[in-house]
Amino acid sequence: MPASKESILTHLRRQIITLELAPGAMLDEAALCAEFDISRTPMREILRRLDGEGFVQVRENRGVIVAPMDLRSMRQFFLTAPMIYAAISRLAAQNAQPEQLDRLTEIQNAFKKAVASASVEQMVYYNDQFHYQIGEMADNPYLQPSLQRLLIDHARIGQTFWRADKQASAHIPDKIAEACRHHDEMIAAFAAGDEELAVQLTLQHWELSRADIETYIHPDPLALDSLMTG
Amino acid sequence: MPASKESILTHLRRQIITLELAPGAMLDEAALCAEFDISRTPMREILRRLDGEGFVQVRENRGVIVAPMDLRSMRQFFLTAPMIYAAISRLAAQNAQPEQLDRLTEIQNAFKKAVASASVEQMVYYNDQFHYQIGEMADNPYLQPSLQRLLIDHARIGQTFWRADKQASAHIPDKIAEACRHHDEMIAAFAAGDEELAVQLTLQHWELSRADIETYIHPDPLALDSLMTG
DNA sequence: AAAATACATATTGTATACAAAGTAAATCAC
DNA sequence: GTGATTTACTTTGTATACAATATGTATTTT
Repeated sequence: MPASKESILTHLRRQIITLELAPGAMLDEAALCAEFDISRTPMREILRRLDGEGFVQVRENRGVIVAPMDLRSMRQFFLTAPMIYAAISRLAAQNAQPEQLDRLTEIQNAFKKAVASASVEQMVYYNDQFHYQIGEMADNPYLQPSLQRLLIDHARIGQTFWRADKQASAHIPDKIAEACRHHDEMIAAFAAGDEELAVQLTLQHWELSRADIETYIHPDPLALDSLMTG
Repeated sequence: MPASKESILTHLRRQIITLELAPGAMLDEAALCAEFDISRTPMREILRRLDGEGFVQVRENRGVIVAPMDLRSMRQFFLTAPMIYAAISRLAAQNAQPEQLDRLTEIQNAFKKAVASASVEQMVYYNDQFHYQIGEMADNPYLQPSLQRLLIDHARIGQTFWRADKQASAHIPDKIAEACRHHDEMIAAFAAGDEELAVQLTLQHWELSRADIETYIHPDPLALDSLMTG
């Protein structure tokens, strides 16, 4: 039985978000058709749609690759993310519907389970879903596409955030616990319609992530040195 | 001879931007295939791509329509546009390349020609191209998709801006002349790398457009009254 | 006459065959 | 041996036939 297009889309998005499919990796159309038991026409449609969403790049006559992550756009990422995240959060606090908040809580529960079981892939995925859902609540068709693109790269760049320090202690790392707490507080702020609090929490949440990512981008010279000699 | 996919994309984008294709209008796949002399497969690909860019909506099993313009998202438009435009302008001033500035000047020349010949469609089109090119110069893959969506609706909502007062005087309406002047000054600001000036001009430019659009959205009661009795 | 069902028709989605373009390998020239 | 050119092969793009879904019309039922 062939998989539904929607499920294939979800599957591929997840693989890209979690780095199961590496940035820049070639996607073999024929192989994907075989894997999901559909013909080329609908598979090509799926790939073009993923292109439109920023997950892959379709290159004329030269196949499809997973969206690459060049350091050139890294600067733009750090510049843009807090602005869009803050704007989205403010709108989410203004416009959140009860069912949407329920859904957000569901996702947060799944996220907590992932944290408890120390599953990096699940943490990455449900964290992404959490922020995507905030985008849904903001209900702004103009900002949503930018948010989606930021989330794709945030999930991929921030991979180390969830992975780090696993061996350092048996319990949950502090920064992950803090991120989780942020989520809970954000849900409360959205539910209360407290714009200012929502924005403030969002920026704190971003700062936590940003600081972590930057230690990997600007590692201290000693660590860099060891890479070169090793 | 069949038209190239790229030229068909450009053609349809232009028709949508200029309201030649009305918001919500059904797009007949077969008719488009006949018009451009290509088969359904590439035409469907074109339509999905336009969907990804926000020009149309592909509805499962129920055909393709030109992206509707609901008043619901109007509020979001006014909220979002100045933020994104300002951010894009700042980045354009930071990152503009000489060839990109040349292209922007070319577009502005075409725009001036449109103004001189009082061609509303051309004004709408080249004004859109002008702002799209600023997006190119900003070189921010995260903001670009939001900018594009704003520009689609800005071109369509702002249609009246270019059309108004044609009969009032033989010469170019003041507001159009002012918008044109803004463009020139913005080019200079980008070329000089003057971020602050670029942002300031962009917000002035937005305000000119905003004020005009709002008079059509909030017409004075008398005018509304005449509509109801007439 | 109104509502509901069934049928016919039109439109959309999928599979597949064919054409075109790109890629890699082998041959040839120098 | 290196570089260019041709050839075979692989991959991508397009056309078209077929299947599934939706839509509109007629017929039936109440």
